[in-house]
Amino acid sequence: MASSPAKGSPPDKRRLILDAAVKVFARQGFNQCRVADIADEAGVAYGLVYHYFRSKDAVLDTLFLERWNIMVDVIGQVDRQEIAAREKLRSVAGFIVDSYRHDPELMKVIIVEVTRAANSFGRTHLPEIRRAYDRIAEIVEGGVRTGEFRDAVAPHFAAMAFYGAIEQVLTGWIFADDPIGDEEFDQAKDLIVETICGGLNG
Amino acid sequence: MASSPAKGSPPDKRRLILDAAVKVFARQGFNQCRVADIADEAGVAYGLVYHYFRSKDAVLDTLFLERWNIMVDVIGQVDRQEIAAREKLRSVAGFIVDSYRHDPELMKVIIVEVTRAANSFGRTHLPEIRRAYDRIAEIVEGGVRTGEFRDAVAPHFAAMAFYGAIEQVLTGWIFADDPIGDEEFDQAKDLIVETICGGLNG
Amino acid sequence: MASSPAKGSPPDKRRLILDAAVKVFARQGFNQCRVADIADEAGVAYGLVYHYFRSKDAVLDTLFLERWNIMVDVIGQVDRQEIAAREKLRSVAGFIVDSYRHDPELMKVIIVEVTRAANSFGRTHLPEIRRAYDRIAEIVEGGVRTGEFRDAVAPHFAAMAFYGAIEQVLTGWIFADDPIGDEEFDQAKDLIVETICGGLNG
Amino acid sequence: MASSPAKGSPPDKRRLILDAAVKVFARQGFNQCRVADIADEAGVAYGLVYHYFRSKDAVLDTLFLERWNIMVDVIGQVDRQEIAAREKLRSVAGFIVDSYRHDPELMKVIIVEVTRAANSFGRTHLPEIRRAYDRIAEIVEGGVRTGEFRDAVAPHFAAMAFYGAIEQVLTGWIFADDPIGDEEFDQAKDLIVETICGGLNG
DNA sequence: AATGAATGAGTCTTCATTCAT
DNA sequence: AATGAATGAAGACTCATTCAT
Repeated sequence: MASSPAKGSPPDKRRLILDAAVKVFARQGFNQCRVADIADEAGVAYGLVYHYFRSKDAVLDTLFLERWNIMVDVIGQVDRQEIAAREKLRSVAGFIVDSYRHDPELMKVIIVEVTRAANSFGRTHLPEIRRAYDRIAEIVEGGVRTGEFRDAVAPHFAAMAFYGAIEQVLTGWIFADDPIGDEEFDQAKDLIVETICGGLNG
Repeated sequence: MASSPAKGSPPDKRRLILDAAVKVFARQGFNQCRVADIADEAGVAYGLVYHYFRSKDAVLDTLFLERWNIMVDVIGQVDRQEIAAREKLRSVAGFIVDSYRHDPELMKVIIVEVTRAANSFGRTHLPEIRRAYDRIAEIVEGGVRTGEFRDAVAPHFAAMAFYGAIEQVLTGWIFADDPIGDEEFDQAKDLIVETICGGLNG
Repeated sequence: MASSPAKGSPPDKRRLILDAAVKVFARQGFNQCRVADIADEAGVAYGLVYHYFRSKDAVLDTLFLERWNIMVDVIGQVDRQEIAAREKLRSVAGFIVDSYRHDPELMKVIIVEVTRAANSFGRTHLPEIRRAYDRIAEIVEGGVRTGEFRDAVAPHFAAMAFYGAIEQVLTGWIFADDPIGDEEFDQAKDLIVETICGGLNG
Repeated sequence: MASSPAKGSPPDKRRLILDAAVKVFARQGFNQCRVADIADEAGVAYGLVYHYFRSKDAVLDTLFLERWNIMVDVIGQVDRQEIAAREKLRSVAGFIVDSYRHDPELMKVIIVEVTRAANSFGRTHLPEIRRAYDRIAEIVEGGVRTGEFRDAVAPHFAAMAFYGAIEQVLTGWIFADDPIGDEEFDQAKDLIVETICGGLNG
C-alpha cells in the first residue's frame, strides 16, 4: 500500500520508487526482480532509482528500516503503558497483524527478504532485528516480575515463541492464494495471544 | 554433516556434491553461491554437478526433499504412537531440534532458502511444506478429541504457533555467532513444548 | 594553478569551472572523473558546466587550446629573436619547463590526456600539436642554415628528439611522488639543451 | 601482429584473445573499446575473455608485461655485451624500433595506454617502467665510466632524453596516416643515436 | 563417469547529457 | 545565469548451462 502525498502536492519520486519497489519485491522477490522493474512500476526513468538510492540493496534497506524502526518504537511504547503484560502482547500482536493488513506487500518483503535472510539482509540488519526481540522479551520479563507470568519459561525464549508464532501466521498468509478476510486478521490476534499465554493445556 | 558411505566403498560423487552443496548454500546462501563453489567444495569437476543434477535448483530441491520427507514421515509415526498429545509434540520438537543439532547447515538451508522463500523454493515446495503443518495439526486435533487440549485454539492455528516457535528458535541459532551447546538444545525442546502447551500464564 | 580575476571583480564561473577541471582531470584522469566532480570542485551547480561548455570533451579542448596556442605563439616569437639557435631552444625548453612549474596540473593534463592520446584528443588536436613540432623544426632549420648546427640530423627529426626529451622529463615529474624543487627545474632546462645540442660524446 | 601457434596445433584461445585485444586497443583505444569488441575480433564468445582474464584491465596488463619484460631483459643483455656504450644505445634503439616495426599495434597500445597513462596503467606499472629507464641509465653510466661519454649530463637524465626521443619518434609514427617504410625505420635508429650521442652542435 | 573449456543472456551500475524551473 | 532532478544508453562483469573430449 503506497504512502500518499498530501493532496495537490507534487509527486515525490523517491516515495514513488520505494512504493514501487515494495510491489515488485513482493511480487517477484528481491533477487528475481530487476532494477528496471522497479523503475517501470514507478513510472520513472531507470537512472532515477540511482539518483535516490546508492544501490538496489539500499532500496530494500530503506524499506525495511522505515517500517522496522516504527515497530520497535511501538513495542517500546506499548511496554510503557500501564496495562497487563498479556494486554501488551495483545497490542504488539495486533500492531504486527495490522501492519500486514495495512501493507501486506511490505510485510512480505520484510519477512521473506530480511528477517530470515541469514546470508544477506538478515545478517546486515541483525542488530535492528534483535532489538525488536529484546523489547518483546522485556514485556515478558515485566509480566514475570509482576507475577502475571510464571517463570517456567525464560523471557527471551518466550519472546521468540511469541514472535515466531506471529511470523508463522503471517507466512501462512503470504503463501496463501486467497485474500485474507478481516475476521481472520482479528481472530489471529486473539489466537496468537491465547496460544502463547493460555497454552494448549489451558 | 555429510552422510558417509560404507567403509571401503567407492566415494559416491553424487553424495559428495550434495554434502558440499549444503556447506556452500549454508555459508553463502543459494543465490550468493556459484555452481563452481559447490564443485570446488566437493573436490569434483565443474561439469560433474550437471552430470548428476539437471540444474542448480535441482540440487537444492533434492537436499530439501530428502530431509523434509523424513520429517513428515517421523511426524506421522509419532502421531501413531499411543502417547499423550503433549508427548507427541515433545517428540516432534525433539526430532526437529536434533535434526538441527545433527546437521545445522542443512537445516539452515531448508529454513532460509525454502520454508520462507515465498517467491522461489517455498512456492515450489508448498505442498510438502503444508503436509508437515497438517500432520502437526492432526496431533493437536487428536489432543483436543481426547480432551487433553482445550478447543480454544484451532488445531491448524496451534500447529502454526508450534512450528513457528520452533523455527524461530532455530533461526536464532542460525544467526548466532557462537556454537550452541547440548544443554541448550535439550532445554529448547522442553521450553518449546512448555510454552505452547503450558502457556505463559501457567 | 587557477587564474585569478581582477580584485573585486565578480567570480567568473566559467573560469572557476576550467580551473576546477584542471585539478580534477589531473587528479583522476579525464576518463576516470565525472562531470559532477568538476562541478563539486568548482563549487557550482552540476548544470552550470553545461551552460558554459557543450560537453565534457569541450572542457578539455578549451583547456588544451588555451595553453597550447600560447606555447605555439611563444615558439614563433622566440624564433624571430636575433639569437643563436641553441639559445632559442634554451628559451623554448625554459618556457615549457616554466609552464610545468607554474601549473603542473594543466601540463599533466595536456601531456597525459592530449599529446599522447592517439585515439581521442591527440587525434582531434593533431594539427595544433604538429604546428608546435614544426615551429621547433624551423628553429633547428635556422641553426643548420647558419651553420650553427650540423646537417647530420634532419630538422624535423631533431625537433622530435628535443620535444620528446622535454616531455619525457615532464612525464618523470608527473609520475614523481615528491614535489620538484626549483633547482631541478632550472637544471632540467640546461640539461635538455646540453644533451640535445652537445650530445653525450661531447 | 599475432603470435602463431605451431602448425597443426589447436588454436590457443587465450592467445587469440590477447592478439585480438592488441588490434582493438590499438584501433579504438582501451577506453573506447568494449570487451565485446575483443571477443568479436577474436571470434570467441564474450564470456571466454573472462574465463582467461579477471578483467578488461588484466588483458592490457598481460599484454604490457609480456612485451615490456622482454624489453627490459634485452636492455640488460645489451649492457652485458663488450661493445661501446654508443653501440649499446644503438642496439636498444634498434630493438625498440624493431619492436614497433614487428608489431606496431602492440607498441602503440603500450605507449598510448600505459607508459604515459599517469592515472591508470602507467601508475600501476610504474616499477616496471622505471626498471627500463634505470637499465638505460646504467648503459650511460658505463659509458661515462669508460670515458666514452662526458659527464656533463647525468646518466639518469640522459636515459630520459634517449628514451623520450625514441618514444616521440614512435608517437609520430603512431599518429601518422601513412605506413612507415623500412628505410625510415632504419634511418630512425641511426638518427636517434646520432642526435643523442653526437648532438646537434657536432 | 568425469573434465573444464566455451557460451551468451542477464543485470547492476555509471554517467554524460537534457530539461524544467 | 543558475540549479539539480530526470533521462536512458552503454558496458563491465557474472554465472548457469552446454558441450566436446
